[in-house]
Amino acid sequence: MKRSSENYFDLVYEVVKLIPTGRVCTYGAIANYLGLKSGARMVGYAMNAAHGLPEVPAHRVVNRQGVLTGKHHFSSPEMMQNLLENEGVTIENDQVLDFDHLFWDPSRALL
DNA sequence: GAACTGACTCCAA
DNA sequence: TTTGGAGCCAGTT
Repeated sequence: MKRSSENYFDLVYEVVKLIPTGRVCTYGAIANYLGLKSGARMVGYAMNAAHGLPEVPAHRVVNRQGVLTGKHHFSSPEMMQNLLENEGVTIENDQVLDFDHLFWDPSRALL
């Protein structure tokens, strides 16, 4: 973990930290922006290792379907939903409503 | 020191 | 149309 200057995890953290409040992003979008070969896999692993990083809003990262797959990894399963709703994102049945409208693409935002 | 697990997505049948 | 399998890196045991 010492030479983490070039690992993909840090890159994922940087992108996730850039997600604006009230917006959500997908694993695939981040992977695509970073040009990861493994695709979304790497992003999911990065999120798993993101524990302890307050600047990494993992609750804003959802799967391709807009479902809160990683909610169970938070302090509480409902904590992720609560955080999103607190930012103005409506969640129903563990799924983001208007996901297409709230979707934030790094490639498009940084364009 | 080595092996297994883990928060996904895409392609093919 | 739906279902199944493959690919990758880092952290933990």
